[in-house]
Amino acid sequence: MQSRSHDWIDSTLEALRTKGHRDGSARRTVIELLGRQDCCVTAQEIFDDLRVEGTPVGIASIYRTLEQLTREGFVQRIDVGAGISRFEPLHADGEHHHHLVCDSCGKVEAFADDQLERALRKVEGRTGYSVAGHDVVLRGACRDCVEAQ
Amino acid sequence: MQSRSHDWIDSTLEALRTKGHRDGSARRTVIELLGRQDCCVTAQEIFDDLRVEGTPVGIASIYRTLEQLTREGFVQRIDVGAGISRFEPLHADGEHHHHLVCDSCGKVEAFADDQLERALRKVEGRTGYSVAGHDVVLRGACRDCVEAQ
DNA sequence: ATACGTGCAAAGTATTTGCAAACGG
DNA sequence: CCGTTTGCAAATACTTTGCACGTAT
Repeated sequence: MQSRSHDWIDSTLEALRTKGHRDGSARRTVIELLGRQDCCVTAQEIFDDLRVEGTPVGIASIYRTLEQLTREGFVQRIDVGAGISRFEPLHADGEHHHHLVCDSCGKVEAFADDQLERALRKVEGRTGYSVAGHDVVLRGACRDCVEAQ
Repeated sequence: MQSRSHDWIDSTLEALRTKGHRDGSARRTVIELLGRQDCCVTAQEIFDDLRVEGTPVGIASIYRTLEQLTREGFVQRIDVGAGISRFEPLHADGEHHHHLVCDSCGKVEAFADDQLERALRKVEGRTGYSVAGHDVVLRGACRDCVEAQ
């Protein structure tokens, strides 16, 4: 979805400007790369990809940008294990997905399910917490790894 | 549940013996502490608790035990963010819970919901993965932190 | 001009690993 | 005994921070 990516990139850049943040090249480059992702990425993947694209950004700026975007609600941090954080854009329309992780090859894929979302919303109302978000991770063996055995 | 804890401790020790592992004091001490937990704990918490109880175990042995128990299916690793892994016993009866995390004070609590489990099982069948397990984390502000604002 | 953003390198955490000594069977 | 388990310390992996310099406004 080309336009959806652009929406997120533009509205994020716009919102930061409105909040009084200056427009530096490192953060803009990271935001533009994030907007093009289909699923979650790690700080290191962002670092490597930008280097390959010829627009390298310091790893510290990547972490700082990710921390800021997460804190201000533009990005979601996702932990699928192994002490590595992953990040993905949080779309304003509330549409989101969850993750399937292959324990064998480490692959991470997205899935979405309305019934699951409904069940989650129902539980959230009964917790006593003011729930801001949720993560679901399904772990197992992907098709390729099952066949390879 | 006293007996449920004992069941897990005994069956885990027994299973390791059967698999030909020797019975060292560090691993046994960690397993006995894990069996007494109501919810997930970190490696550091185990280290500190055992030290207080007067049965200290080296941090390396704690990590090695947790890695082994996770790999062999006796323990589940849980990531609620912040780059710290948490661990809890995996009971044979399949009964399990999920986690509520307070973004403000860091507290972690457990919750369980049958409808959510059913929705998860349904999704799991449609993924193409051979799903071995799942984690659900709800993030937000706990009652205390909401009131404190 | 002035403060915010950036990059480098150093520091800080959490976790893993190498190795010699202790220990179980 | 012999090989596993353990504890310490060193190494590693990821992330954060201090600081000097660049840059947007």
